[in-house]
Amino acid sequence: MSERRYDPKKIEPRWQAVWADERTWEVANEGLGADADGHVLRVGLGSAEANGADRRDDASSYVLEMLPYPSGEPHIGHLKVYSVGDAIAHYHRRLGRRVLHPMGYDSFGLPAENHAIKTGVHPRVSTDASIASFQTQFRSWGISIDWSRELATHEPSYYRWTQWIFLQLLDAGLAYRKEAAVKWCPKDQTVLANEQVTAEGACERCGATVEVRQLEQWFLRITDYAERLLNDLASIDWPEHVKTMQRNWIGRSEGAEVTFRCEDLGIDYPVFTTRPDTLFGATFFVMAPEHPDVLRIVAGTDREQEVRDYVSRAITESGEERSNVEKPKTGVALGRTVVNPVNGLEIPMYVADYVLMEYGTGAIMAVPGHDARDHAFARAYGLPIKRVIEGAPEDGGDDNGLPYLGEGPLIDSDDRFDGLHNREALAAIVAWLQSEGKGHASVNYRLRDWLISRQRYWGCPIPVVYCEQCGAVAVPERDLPVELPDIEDYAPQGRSPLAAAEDWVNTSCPECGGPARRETDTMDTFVDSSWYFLRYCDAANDSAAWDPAALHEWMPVDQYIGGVEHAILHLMYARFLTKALADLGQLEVQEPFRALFTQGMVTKDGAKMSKSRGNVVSPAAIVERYGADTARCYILFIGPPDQDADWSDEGMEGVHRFLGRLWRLAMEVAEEEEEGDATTSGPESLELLRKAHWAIDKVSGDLRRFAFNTAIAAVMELINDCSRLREQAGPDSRRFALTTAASLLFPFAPHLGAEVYERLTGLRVWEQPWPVAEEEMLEQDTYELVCQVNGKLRDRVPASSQAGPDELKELCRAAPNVRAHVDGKQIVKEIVVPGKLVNLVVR
RNA sequence: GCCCGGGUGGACAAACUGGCAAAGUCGGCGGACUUAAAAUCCGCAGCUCGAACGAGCUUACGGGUUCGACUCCCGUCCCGGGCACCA
Repeated sequence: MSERRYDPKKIEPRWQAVWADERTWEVANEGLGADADGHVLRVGLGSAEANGADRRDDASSYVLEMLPYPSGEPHIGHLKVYSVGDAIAHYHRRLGRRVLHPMGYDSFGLPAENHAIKTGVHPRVSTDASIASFQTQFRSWGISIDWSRELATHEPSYYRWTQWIFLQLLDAGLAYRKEAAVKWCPKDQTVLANEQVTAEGACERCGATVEVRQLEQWFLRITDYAERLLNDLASIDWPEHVKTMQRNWIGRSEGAEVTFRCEDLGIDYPVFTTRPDTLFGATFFVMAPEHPDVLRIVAGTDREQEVRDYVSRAITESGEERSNVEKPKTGVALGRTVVNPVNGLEIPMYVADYVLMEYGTGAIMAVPGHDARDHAFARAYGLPIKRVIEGAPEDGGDDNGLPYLGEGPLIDSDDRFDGLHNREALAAIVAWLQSEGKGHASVNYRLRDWLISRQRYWGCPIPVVYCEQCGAVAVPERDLPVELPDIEDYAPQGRSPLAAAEDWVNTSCPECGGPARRETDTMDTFVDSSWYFLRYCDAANDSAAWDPAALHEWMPVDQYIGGVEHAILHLMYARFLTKALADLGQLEVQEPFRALFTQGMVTKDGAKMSKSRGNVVSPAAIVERYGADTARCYILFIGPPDQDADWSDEGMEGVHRFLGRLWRLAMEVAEEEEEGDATTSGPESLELLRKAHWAIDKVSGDLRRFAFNTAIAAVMELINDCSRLREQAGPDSRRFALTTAASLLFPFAPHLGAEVYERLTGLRVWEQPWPVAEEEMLEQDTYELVCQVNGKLRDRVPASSQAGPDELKELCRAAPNVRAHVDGKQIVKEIVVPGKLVNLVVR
């Protein structure tokens, strides 16, 4: 009788032990099409097409959730992403595919280091402890992971190959060093990527106001790939809004590069403009405060002090102030001029903080007649404003209706171009510039190169040494990994913590053998996580990052799943690295993730869960109390998984009750003697069988579109019918219905699904093919015909599925409540939707 | 300001392709079982009027297209996320 009670504590460990002992979810590489020597496969540089020509058919599938950052214990967001991914993995397996579903940890990073600074505990110790907790919980959730491929990015066996990849990029000219104005967090004493600075100019992590510093840094040339990163979005099955975000981030704009010459200094200054058609309206020239030439231009002149003051003020100004559009335009004249190449006019040079060093060339031609910012600046400094395109005055413009941002014919420009529509003039002017050698058509991107240097301890060491004789020298491959040394003090005191490890830093030059010092910066952890999906394919390989045959077998990832917060950075970096490695002949695909699903956040009481709010729901506590199947089903049932969802304890209890109902009904059937089909032919038996087939059809469709919430609801309906028809339906039909329910629920509640399925059939559900609904069981002989008059529902009558349009019209006209609304009126139109409704239009 | 989402009963939601608005779940109410409670099972339920048959209203708001709109188009408001002087 105790069997009648649903007890996840008994069921779940049993199956977890089976899956662990039998290594159920491990898949071996088959080494299809392996290049026997393990040599690199050369592939062309083709872009979008290349992905179509990749491996295999539907025989295998690579299902991957974004790897977790191991900090403390897993949270509800982890429960959600792995519940989604596991459901997909199980579904693919039961469609007959070999599924790769691995797990790893993005284990380098700031929180562990900050923890170390505070407590002195080595980051490795706290990270390993956290990983152990993730492992335990993932097993207790019953996630179907191939543990043989487990990896952690902080292990030398992994980061050795991160370093190897860096060397490949360095060799190919895709990694380079440059001094650049970088964002500096005075509290963390470290450089921040632009993306780590909030809109208010504060450090994303600690909130301190960000400053600017000049440092020599390593960059990766992601901008070389801007065009392909943009174009290849067309070849992947990603949510449209994620693609849009990526497109906007890349920020392609077409225009021209035009050279303005400073005769005094004999220097040419190129500018990028999207509006070469307005060149004749350029009345001044502005440089960004960070522009390296600004101070040179004024050196030794009477402008020098004023410019110096302005530049240092602008550079140290917080991002918040500087990025405020409402702020009045400020700037300082440089006391020199440049020549406008189209009309020979000498126009004054300024420095102003509204011009950005990171975009274009760090200098602009200013056209106050046709650009709002230039207009505001010209008004503030009394500079001439010239109209060169005719058009109606703009709202909010000055007395002359300027700035005018619309289109129209050119005026006051040049005989050759006046009168041309500005779009034609644009092309004509660019062509002329080109022929004169003063400019050319050009494309500019908002995307910037990827700064990967971090003055941090807990990261992957950059495998480079600096030799007095030879300069920066790559560490030879045979000397990898460059292992992270242990140190005493993790706090970055204006230099990398690694600089303190003197024994480690001092080394010899691999080229000349002379004294050399190691690079003490570590890599951005986004580098670690930009290739882990490749490593999974051949995780145990210790003679190479991977065997190309392994990548051939599994890449690209068929379904990638993760939070939308990674829509830009992580996904862009991973795409970039994939393309770069493909160009280097290391892999065959151009895109790492064929399909992407982004899941929404889980909130509690409408707010993001956080310790400070005290609204954190712990997965471990939930699993302990209700079992993993309840937790997993509830997180999927709560709503569409791509949307944010609010956690409710009561809602979860409802799901738990549902699983208990399924359990009890199944145990009842299991205890019955198996009998013949004497009682299965009754109408209720047939009804239940039909419902089961309906559920198969519904759940299958819902799984294909990630609608786990409605899939689970469909199984609930099936169980409700099992319960309702418990007395009337025959044992065979009930057995079929409950077996089906267990089978359909297995991807969401694997333990319960396996247990019930086994008790009812003696078989292992994951070895059974996904059920297929029988067509004839989905078809109904009759249905309720909806009868509308003027689009309003007036009646419902039973109709035969075979009935033709005329018959249906007749049925509708004859329906009692229809007649009440039609009598005395004229039917002007009859709309028939067979299988659904008839609409009579009356007057 | 720009870009991307979203707004449906008391709550979470469903309606996938323009065809019965509200499946399923929570909460609520009523009943069965019980000495009682819990658990479990059965039933009711958008709002208004009505004893009932039914009628009217209802998917943020205002228009439009259509025989028919939660769904498509135009405009407005509100909420969430991202970006922000990008030349």
